[in-house]
Amino acid sequence: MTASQPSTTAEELRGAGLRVTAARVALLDTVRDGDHLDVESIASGVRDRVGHVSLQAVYEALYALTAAGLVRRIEPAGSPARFEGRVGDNHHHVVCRSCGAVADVDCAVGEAPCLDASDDHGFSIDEAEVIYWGLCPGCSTTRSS
Amino acid sequence: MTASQPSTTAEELRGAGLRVTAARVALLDTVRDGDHLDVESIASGVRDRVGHVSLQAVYEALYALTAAGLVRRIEPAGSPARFEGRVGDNHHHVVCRSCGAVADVDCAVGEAPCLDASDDHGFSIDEAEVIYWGLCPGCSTTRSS
DNA sequence: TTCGTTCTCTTGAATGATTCAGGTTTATGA
DNA sequence: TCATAAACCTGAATCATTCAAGAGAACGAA
Repeated sequence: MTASQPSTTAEELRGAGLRVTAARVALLDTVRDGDHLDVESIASGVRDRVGHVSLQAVYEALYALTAAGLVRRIEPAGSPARFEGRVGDNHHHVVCRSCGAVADVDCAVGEAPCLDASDDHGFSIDEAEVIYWGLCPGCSTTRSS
Repeated sequence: MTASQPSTTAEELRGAGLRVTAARVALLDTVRDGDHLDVESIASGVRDRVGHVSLQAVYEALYALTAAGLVRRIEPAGSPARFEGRVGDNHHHVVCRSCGAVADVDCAVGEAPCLDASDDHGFSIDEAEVIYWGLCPGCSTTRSS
């Protein structure tokens, strides 16, 4: 085979200074295949792929991958943390007030911080996080019927 | 005394359909005097004014006052809930990544939802919550020195 | 003024997500 | 092949928040 593959999941981990373990490869794949999964769902996705993994290992791996910029953590008010594989494009989220469903929303402005604060109070701002709150299609029909 | 005062804290509570108790008057005053206080700080502020109040009473009162629109709850990722008395103007917040300090930022756009999602995925959106993340003046000098 | 209803407050316990502790295994570079 | 630090394990602790159920108090009606 060729000596250097373009960029497998394993190589991305190594490139980020992390060791390549079956669990972490499976975790990164799980997060990328999933849709804003919470920690429990990620753990069960990893277990489907590689067998037993402790919940703590999942927490530690998510911490490491988040720090490395390979996954992104979002935490809407009232929800446990969720993770997504889409990183680096500064997109935003819509969250359903009723069922907690999350969907991606492209940032219309561009790179972070995509908005300027009218008065930054001396803070050095690096990101503007936008969460659109509302009702998802399912919950809004349930509610009005 | 005059039979009708303009709008005391007590009357605001009554007007919102809530009973007027010393604890709730003190709580609303505490939140308004304070600056994005957490529940513990609110409880201790209330106790300074009226003596003993249980933490659960504070939680219940905050829930009721939030539902009535007299206070607003904010919950930046990684922080316990905080409450503020400034309501109805759809302003936003800057949060320090290092120490968690919160400051208000006026909304440059206007009423909620102040932003339109580029693709709302069928959600009916009523609010765009913006959190500017960065470092407060104190933390950014500490970090660079 | 008294009374009853319902809201508010109480103490005490439970929950759930996350983190800490300490020791063992394993990936990786020398 | 080995050493080392990263990754992983089990088990316990922490923190904010919520649940439960009974006691007390506000307030409108009689």
